[in-house]
Amino acid sequence: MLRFLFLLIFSFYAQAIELIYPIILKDLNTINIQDYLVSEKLDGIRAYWDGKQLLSKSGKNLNPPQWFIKNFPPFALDGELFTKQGDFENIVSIIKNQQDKEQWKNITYHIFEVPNQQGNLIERLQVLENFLKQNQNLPIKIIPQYQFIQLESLKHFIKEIQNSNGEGVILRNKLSTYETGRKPSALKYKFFLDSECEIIDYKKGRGKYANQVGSIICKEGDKIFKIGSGLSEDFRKNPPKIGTIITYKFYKTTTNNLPRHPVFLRLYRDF
DNA sequence: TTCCGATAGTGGGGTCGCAAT
DNA sequence: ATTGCGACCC
DNA sequence: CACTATCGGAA
Repeated sequence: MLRFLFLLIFSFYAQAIELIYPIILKDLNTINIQDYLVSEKLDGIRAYWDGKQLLSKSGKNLNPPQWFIKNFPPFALDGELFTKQGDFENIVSIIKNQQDKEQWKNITYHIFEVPNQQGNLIERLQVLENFLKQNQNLPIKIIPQYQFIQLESLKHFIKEIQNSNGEGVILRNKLSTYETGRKPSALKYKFFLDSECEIIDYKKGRGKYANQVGSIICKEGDKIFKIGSGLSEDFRKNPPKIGTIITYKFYKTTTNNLPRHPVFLRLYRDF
């Protein structure tokens, strides 16, 4: 009975999963690309199949409809719930909506890792490929992994993904096993753009930034949005005056045409 | 000595669900 | 019916 | 998600 209560409590307070988090790669020239396999980074929702449940990064049950996970493998999978490029907000809506689960028919579970298996990445993915041959018509796909010998070929591949409205690429260590490769085995390379906006106000910060700048309220044309990342401690204490033009970067635009993941870069200089 | 990796603590847009209005 | 907020996703 | 600021150990 005590054991039952113990399990009940711990199933209620879900814990974060031990996942491989890709490290941001800023410069392709700093690595040996022959050590890696490259794949498109799909902009969906990370999902970990533990053999019984589909869990989010923070360990929450994503509550897929029963038919979606029917005949899923008894072993673990790691991947992305995804529909198509540029559809992120709709994907979140589908997964979070607890009433209408029918839209899950548009979701595919794109796998980039098969945890707890022996061998290198290709060998681990092969385990799933063998399973899928015996169990067809599942909403599971293996994300293609490509090898590049020449940097120029990789850059061309990245350019194609960028042109097709992709989010970026992931580079995974070709040789490392699942256990030994947990540390720096995955790199991410994402696309972003620069632009300028006018500081029209500041929002106060919280915690250690109380009574300092929490974020910049910025205006660009008729768009107004906030920038709270990329600010130094000095900037937060001594911000420039209202009306200053700044340069910021962002990774995509939302359906409201606002910047996603906006980051302050520098004061604008009009040379 | 310098540099890398991990951690703590800030911040964004957008969605859902629920309480308050 | 609308608004605001926390807790998630990224 | 992106980032800044720290810190300790690796390089």
